[in-house]
Amino acid sequence: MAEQQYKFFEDVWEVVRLIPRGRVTSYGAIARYLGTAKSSRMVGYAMNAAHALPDVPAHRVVNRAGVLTGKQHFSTLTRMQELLEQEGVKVREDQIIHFEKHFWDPMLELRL
DNA sequence: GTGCTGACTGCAG
DNA sequence: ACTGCAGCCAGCA
Repeated sequence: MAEQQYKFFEDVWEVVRLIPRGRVTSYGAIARYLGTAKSSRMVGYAMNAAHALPDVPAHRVVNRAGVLTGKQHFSTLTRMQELLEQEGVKVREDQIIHFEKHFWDPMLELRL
C-alpha cells in the first residue's frame, strides 16, 4: 500500500514531535528507534520533507556529533541556532555545547 | 531505465 | 587520533 511506504516518514515526524523542549537527538538515534539504523540518511531526508509541516522541530535533530549539519535547509543560516538557544541549548561554531547533556534518545525515553 | 546526490553512520586503514 | 569509503534508500535529471 502506498500509505505504508510513507510510514517511515510519518514515524520520523512523530518521533521528532516527541522531542522535549531544550533537548536534541540525532538522525541515527531516530533511525535506530524505527528499526532502520543504516538508513539514517533517510531521516535527514524526511526532515527535508518535514520542513513543510508546522509541528516538527527539525532544529532539535542534529548529527551524532552535535553539529548543525542541516542549518542550510532553514530559512536563514542562523535560524536553527536561534531556535536552539531559545530553548536553552547553547551553540558554538555550529556545534551544540554539552551535546551529551541535551541528548534525548527515543530508544531510552520511549522504548522502556 | 540508469545514475548521482544527500539534513548520516560505522568500520577500516 | 584523523581520513576515507561503503551501505542505506528516496527523489530528481
